[in-house]
Amino acid sequence: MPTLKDVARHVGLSVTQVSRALNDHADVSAETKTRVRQGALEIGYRPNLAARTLKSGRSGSVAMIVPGRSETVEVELLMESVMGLSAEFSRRGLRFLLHVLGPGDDPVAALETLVHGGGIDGFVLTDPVLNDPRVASLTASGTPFVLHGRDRADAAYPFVDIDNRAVGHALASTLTTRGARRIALVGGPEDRPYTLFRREGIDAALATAGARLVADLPGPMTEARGRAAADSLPPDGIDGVIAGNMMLAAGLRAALPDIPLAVHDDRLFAFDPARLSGPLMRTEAPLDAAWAPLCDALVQAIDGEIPQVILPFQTHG
Amino acid sequence: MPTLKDVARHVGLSVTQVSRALNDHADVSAETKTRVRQGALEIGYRPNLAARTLKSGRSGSVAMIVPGRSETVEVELLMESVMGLSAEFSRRGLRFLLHVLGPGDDPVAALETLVHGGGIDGFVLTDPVLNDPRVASLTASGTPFVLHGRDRADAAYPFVDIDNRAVGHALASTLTTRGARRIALVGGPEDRPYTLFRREGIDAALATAGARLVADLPGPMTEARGRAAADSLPPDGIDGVIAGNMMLAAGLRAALPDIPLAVHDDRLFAFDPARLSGPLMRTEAPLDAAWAPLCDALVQAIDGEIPQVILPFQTHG
DNA sequence: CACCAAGACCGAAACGTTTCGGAAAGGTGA
DNA sequence: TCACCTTTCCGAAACGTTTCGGTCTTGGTG
Repeated sequence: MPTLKDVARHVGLSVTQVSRALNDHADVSAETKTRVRQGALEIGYRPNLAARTLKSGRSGSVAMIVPGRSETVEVELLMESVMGLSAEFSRRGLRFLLHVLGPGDDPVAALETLVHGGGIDGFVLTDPVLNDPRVASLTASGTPFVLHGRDRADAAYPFVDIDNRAVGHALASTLTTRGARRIALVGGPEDRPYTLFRREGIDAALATAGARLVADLPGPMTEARGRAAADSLPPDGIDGVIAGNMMLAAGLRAALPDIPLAVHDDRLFAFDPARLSGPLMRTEAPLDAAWAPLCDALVQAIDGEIPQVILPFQTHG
Repeated sequence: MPTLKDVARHVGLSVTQVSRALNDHADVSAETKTRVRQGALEIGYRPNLAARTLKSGRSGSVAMIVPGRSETVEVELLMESVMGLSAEFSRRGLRFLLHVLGPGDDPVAALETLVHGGGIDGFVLTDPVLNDPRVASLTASGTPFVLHGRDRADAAYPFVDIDNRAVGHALASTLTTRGARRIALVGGPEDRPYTLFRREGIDAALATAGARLVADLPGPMTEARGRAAADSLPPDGIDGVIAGNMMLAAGLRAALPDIPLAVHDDRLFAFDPARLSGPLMRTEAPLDAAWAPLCDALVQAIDGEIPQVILPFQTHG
């Protein structure tokens, strides 16, 4: 494997000049640059990533840490993001490192090992909890990262997210403008910030309209739970239901054929909204629209910026 | 980010001894070793991978290239392997690089770019086709790799696989020993070596027993296709069916409630065999038993060996 | 003609680790 | 006493790159 030294000998220059030529520095004559590049090509020079990383601190690799299989993890979402992100990073010539945690592993410890080990320029964080410890750790160590979502309302770090407060507001408003006053919410997991933010938007919209939230049932977003939730709703006088995603909505609709349904659609599952009968309003923000912005944001974060991207959502019905 | 030098200063030793202590070399007293390890822990030392790589020539990273989402890809399987392998490599302190191909990308080109760029010690290859071009490329460049499966009968490279010929033989034999003579095969994708190998085993077993294969329907292994295949079987006198996996078997059983079924179970889907009524025999080889052996095999391959692992399967019923 | 800036180049140090070739201290046998 | 181990330690070099600070030309300027 030829090194800079070999190239230098081959073109009759110093290692310094060869390095500077290949990196397109200013104080190398144009003629020398082409000569060096030509020579490097001739002997098949490939820069040694480890040496470059050791010296410069930049490796061209980014990483993501994901939990292993477990009850509480939505594997579909995980895989969708891994595939989407990896593809986008590959397209940009960056290397994508995937670290899957074992059953008892601490995400923060894994993060710190990877950070100090070097060779990783930045991290993609997904699925935050409130005041996420990973955010704290990376912020403390000054490591670039981008978060898919937000772990608090006043985030000061790079993130890509939708406006979940606005989503909640929109969902609640579509129900109240159609006359609903006693509304049930069957939302997502309790400890997720987006559940909280949507709830805030819902509360605001309901207060404005003089409507009431008569039930709030957070939990996992499966069709089965949608059906179960429908059964445990107070039987009297609910005139609108807000669902966290389409799977929940499908379950709810099966049990409550005629009730007005407002639902957020992340398009995670290939689920045709037309399959749902009855009155339906939905906000739509495809999750897979986030991968490219996330990559761009991470690149910017590595360059020292603090990109904060709010992706749009659409309303239907 | 403390370095070896910091640890050395902290415990009052030389960098050399600290390095040797942490790497468990012989000429360090046991007492010193514990003292050093303690000190390293105290100041939060983490080895710098880039430096280690530069010195040793080993990066501690392995890579896997997977196709992106498409019709022909079994996402469940892909996801299962990515998660399983990544977790196993993480456990061994190796870094797992995932490269997801874009729609039109050539796997071999991606492979060669990664190999040429350096910084990757070895590759995991999965889902081979016959005479897989990736195998040819890596063999030609002398890059270590391990294949999950085999791309030909006389493989001379590192692999982890089951004996699919024996699987086919076992499946066919269980049917013939129960008197079946006119047997249909609803197998896996036509271009997959394991489909071919199983077919060979089936043919051998049937020849010995004087039985006949009256239908051979290769194709994707879904429940829907199982049902469809049942309809297109010759209507007269089939007394046994061999299915490529449990999903196919489920589809077949729905259409043919009483026929003896022999099926290979890779446990890819959490599918309880008890759910299938009627006469059922199966060979069982859980796919997720392969991840750890694959990792071990790749490590050995990187060390210059040629591990060839045949994982066992069980027969039930 | 002295001076200086600009252009092109180079030596050497540094990044953090591993490892080679010793060296000091203490024990052993003669 | 001496030579000769063993045990435990250490200095320094090396891996391949980037970059700081310099040197040597050249040509223009007053």
